[in-house]
Amino acid sequence: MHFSDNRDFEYAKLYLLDNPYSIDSTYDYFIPHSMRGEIGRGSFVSVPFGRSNRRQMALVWELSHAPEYKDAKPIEAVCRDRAPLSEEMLELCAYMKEQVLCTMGEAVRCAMPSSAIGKMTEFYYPVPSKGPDTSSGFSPADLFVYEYIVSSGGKTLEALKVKFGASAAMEACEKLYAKGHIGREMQVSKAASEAFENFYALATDPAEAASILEGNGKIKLRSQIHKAILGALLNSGEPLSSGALKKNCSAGSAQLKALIDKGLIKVESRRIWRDSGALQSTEREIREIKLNGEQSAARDEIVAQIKANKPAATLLFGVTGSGKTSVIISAIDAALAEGKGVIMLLPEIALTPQTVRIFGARYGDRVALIHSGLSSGERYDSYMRIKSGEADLVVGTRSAVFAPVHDLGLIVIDEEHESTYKSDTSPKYHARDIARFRCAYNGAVMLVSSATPSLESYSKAMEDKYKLVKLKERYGSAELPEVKIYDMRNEHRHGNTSPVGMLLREQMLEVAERGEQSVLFLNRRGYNTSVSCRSCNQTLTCPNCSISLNYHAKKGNYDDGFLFCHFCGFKSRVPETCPSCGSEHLQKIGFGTQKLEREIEGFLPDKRILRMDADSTSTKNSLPEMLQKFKSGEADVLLGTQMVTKGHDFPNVTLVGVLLADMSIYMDDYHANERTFSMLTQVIGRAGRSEKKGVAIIQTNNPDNDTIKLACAQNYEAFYESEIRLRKLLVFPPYCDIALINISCGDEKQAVMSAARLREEIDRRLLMEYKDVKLMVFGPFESPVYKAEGKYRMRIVIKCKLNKRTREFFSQLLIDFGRNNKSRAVISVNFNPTAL
DNA sequence: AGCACGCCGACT
DNA sequence: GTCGGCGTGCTC
Repeated sequence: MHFSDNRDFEYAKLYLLDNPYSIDSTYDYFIPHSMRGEIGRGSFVSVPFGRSNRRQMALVWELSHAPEYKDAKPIEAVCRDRAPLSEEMLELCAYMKEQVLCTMGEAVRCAMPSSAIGKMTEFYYPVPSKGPDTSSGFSPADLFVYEYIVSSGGKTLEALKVKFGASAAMEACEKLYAKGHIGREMQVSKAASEAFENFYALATDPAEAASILEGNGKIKLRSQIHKAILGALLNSGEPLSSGALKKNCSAGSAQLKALIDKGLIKVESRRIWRDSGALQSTEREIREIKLNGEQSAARDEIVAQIKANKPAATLLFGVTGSGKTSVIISAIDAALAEGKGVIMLLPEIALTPQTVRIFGARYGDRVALIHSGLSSGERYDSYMRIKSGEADLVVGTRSAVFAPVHDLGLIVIDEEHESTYKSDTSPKYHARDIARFRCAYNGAVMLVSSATPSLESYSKAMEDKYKLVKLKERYGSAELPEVKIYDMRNEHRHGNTSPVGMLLREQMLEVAERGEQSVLFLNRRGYNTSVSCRSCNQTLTCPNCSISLNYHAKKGNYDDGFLFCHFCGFKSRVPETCPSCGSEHLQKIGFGTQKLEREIEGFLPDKRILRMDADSTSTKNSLPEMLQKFKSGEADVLLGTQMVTKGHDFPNVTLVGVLLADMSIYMDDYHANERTFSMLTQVIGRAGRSEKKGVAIIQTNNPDNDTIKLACAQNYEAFYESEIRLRKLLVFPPYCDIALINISCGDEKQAVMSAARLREEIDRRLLMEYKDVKLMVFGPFESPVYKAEGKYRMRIVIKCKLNKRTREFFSQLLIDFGRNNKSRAVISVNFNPTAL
């Protein structure tokens, strides 16, 4: 990339990508003559920074003729192999920095795959010296590290860490470097980038090859594998990859080399596109999409918006089973036909190979996939295919909203209410906000779709900020299931301790009898939810976190299991005696999916049961395999956590059971009703996806709860009306914004003190320089999980209206706290978190 | 966040 | 006398 127009600029203002928030502003650097014309806004460079001039990667923000800072250092190197960031992405990054209070570096790393930026690593090399010995304070381990560096002529710290372990390698290098036995420099580690594969082709003419295969040629081949390779190449008529030859002819590198030596084949290295294979292997199949009247009306409205080339937003609100997906796909078709690029976002859970296959079959090579399962190389390839324009449809999870699609015309956010669209690690952005920015920039349409829209989106539709497109009819002959709310309190009164109530059990037996399938939903993993002591009443908790340990049984043996922390992953054996009082009366209580599985095995002994939760789907592809198994009728009951409720289409399911419908209602969070409603609506929608009439049984201890009743009636509008009134009354989003400040520290006292000091500081500023800012401050409190992964966590909750001024207030707070960080407490701000 | 500079206590 | 603890302050 060249910036010939920029040749006469002597200085650049740039952001350092690894600076902390408190010093994340632009810095002036001198551009050496040799680099002039190669540097422009959006370029990546490396610069010396700080007293020790350690090298850092930086993003050029703007060029200038005169520095504001006197002693500007020179830029060290330009990253010529990395394409500069586009103007759209630069503006998006600045927007993110302001919007979610992240650093420019964090924003930039969202906008391009991290592998494309590369990481700086230390490189250690030997220097002439007599070498260290144990008498000068070096351990034998240090000497090993030294020997290794000398014998290899130099190694990166990463490589040494792999060989000797992180702490040993770092310690040894530190000592060796300090004493001058080794030298140190910074290197940009080789980023994952292009992948190549060897392709083999015939080096002789086909007739010659054919006669050799018949045994009449100049060269005699005795090996069956040699013949197979030659035959395969002759048949295909075009070069074949080493992978393909390996698979089809069991060709090893020795055989291939032998044929090359004989002059029969030749090899070439070709650039290949990695992707998870899900797209390539699919047959092209373009099914015509049939839309009913309501659907085509919806489609027409969206298409009209796309053709208008103006920023717009639409909420596609359709009851479960109304065929939203068909409308979306036909809108995508229309956008692509207009020559525009499209991004389609899905919640993580919906991005199973089935979904991917549908898009692969329909759109073939134009699709690029982006999701968390990609390796960094795959991610880079997807990015490059989009950037080059080869792919103009991106299907992916949250992070795909940053895809550098050309001529962006449409961003679809399917299942818009899902909380996975909000990132809960820094930068804490919401995909919807990024989509809104990009649509505004590109004159594109944002299409959000849901059967249970978020209150924020539906209220925007009510205010005409989003166009509302409704689908009221269920598609085809599908009918809503009959919904029964079942009062579990009676069960307890009758001494039934089973999590499966009498009605549900009865129905399951009936359904099984008829050869139909049932789905059960219970949002708790493991076997028992806790272990408590009958003598002292203590519950066993995780040593790193302040939450109870769950009991997980090993496969097939319910008595052999372990304790497991769902927060940090801590694992231990079940102790014989209570750790606090020594009593032997430990009792496992509460039930999770494992116990439910056993329960059902008890009354449906000859039926096949599939349990689907984070434990049973941890291996790659086990989730889609399980779904496929269930769909094809290889199992009769599917039970599991959240993941059974999402979008899967099981025509033979006629019974759905919700085990603890009221669980989330007790949560101390203003989202609780909304989430309960959406969860119940979705799970009820799993029954009756075909002609067969379905039944849904909702077990609860709160049969009179309005949210549960409205969800059972699938009445979103009524739910919205009552919930939005409540939000207005109590002042919650969308009538205000919530800022959650987290203070976390390994030292409990410091965490508590820092939080208290921060509160005082907030109050002081609200009286002084931020007198005009109106906030309601609550706390500090202990976080719901007070101790997590060894850190104590405090929080301050603030209700406010987010605007430039309030954001500035929080930004300044972060900066000042970061600067005089006497304690080791870390603070972060999360605007409108998905969970309190 | 790093990292250097600087100012006090326990060792050869 | 020195080595090294970590408090303080800066980074173009």
